[in-house]
Amino acid sequence: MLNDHYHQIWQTVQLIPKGQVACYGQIADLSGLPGRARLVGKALGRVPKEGWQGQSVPWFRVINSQGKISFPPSSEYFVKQKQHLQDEQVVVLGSRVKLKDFQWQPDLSELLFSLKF
DNA sequence: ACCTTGACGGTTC
DNA sequence: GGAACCGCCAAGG
Repeated sequence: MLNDHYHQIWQTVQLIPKGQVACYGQIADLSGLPGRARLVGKALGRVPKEGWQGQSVPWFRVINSQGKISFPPSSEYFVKQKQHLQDEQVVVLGSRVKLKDFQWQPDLSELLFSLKF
């Protein structure tokens, strides 16, 4: 199908726990698409607003490898993303989140659970 | 088939 | 930190 990659990406994003964040490249890697961070950005831009497979896709938990929100600070989406993160106790200073404190570190059982060969 | 566009990333200065 | 540069590659025109 056309959107295999998007589906895989959305699914991985749904695994990010509340109160934590992941970066685009990290999601790409976990989705079996190493080196394709930009594709993750595209996929997130096409997330169905109503959710996917019965669940919402927490697009706002994905930020860039610099630990920053990737929207222009004045944009509508920037404000939305920051608000969502703060609502779940993630500290956002300006556009920055301390990855050291909030980056998702998936454990082995989570990874195994998500694999479907 | 060619060109441009991304919610990017690593390297380097 | 931050900016410039280059690599990446699916989608859409």
